[in-house]
Amino acid sequence: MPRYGDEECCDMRGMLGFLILFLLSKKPMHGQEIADELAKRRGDKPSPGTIYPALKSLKYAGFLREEEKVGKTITYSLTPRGMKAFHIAKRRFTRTFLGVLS
Amino acid sequence: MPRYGDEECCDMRGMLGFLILFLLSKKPMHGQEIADELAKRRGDKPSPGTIYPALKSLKYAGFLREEEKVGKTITYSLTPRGMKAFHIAKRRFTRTFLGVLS
DNA sequence: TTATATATATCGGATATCCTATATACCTAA
DNA sequence: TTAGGTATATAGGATATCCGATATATATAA
Repeated sequence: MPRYGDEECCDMRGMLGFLILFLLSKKPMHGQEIADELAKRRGDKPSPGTIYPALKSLKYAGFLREEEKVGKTITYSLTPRGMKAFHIAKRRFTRTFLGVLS
Repeated sequence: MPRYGDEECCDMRGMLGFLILFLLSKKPMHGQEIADELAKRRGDKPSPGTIYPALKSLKYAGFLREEEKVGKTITYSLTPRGMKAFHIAKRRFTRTFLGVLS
């Protein structure tokens, strides 16, 4: 039995990959940039142990690539395959949550 | 390593509770009604083993209650606590996914 | 050179989601 | 009263998400 918090109905898991693709669809970013943007949106900053494995999985799937590397800072961008995956996921997202925002 | 499908970036887990609260915030429904509505939205119908444990958890958390029972058909509705949880989650959802739909 | 801050990386594990399979209860029609 | 359809229920387990702790590499400042 999941333990819902006092006023929380869910933890919105499973959306991290989608959000990363969304952010990268707007502009290339590196890991910490993505983590900071997610902190602004969700209210809590994903830890290194969350963000880097997620990036690795998406890269492994061919959805993003390292665009530039300066020191340890790696800038990621979407591949065409990643853009396609994002658009498909976005359609599904839109249909699923139709009416929630309004 | 998660196995992303050929064109799928994520499975959007973790939103089931939120979606159920959303649907019930519009009108009371019973389990199968909720499952059918989710089928229309997501494209696949959640199995009994998915929907009933989810309802049980939300009921256990005090977010919904059995409003009516006719035969085996149980109609659920949100409690005030559930409405509050939904509104909080909705605000967070809106802020998190700002700009995705547009 | 040393110290500090930043960015990336990975392991191990806790937790939640979700499904398959199975069982039960109720209704209606024949 | 028997059969078929519908709705609910739960156990068991596969899988994925996510985080805490820890380690490494680079750049910069003192």
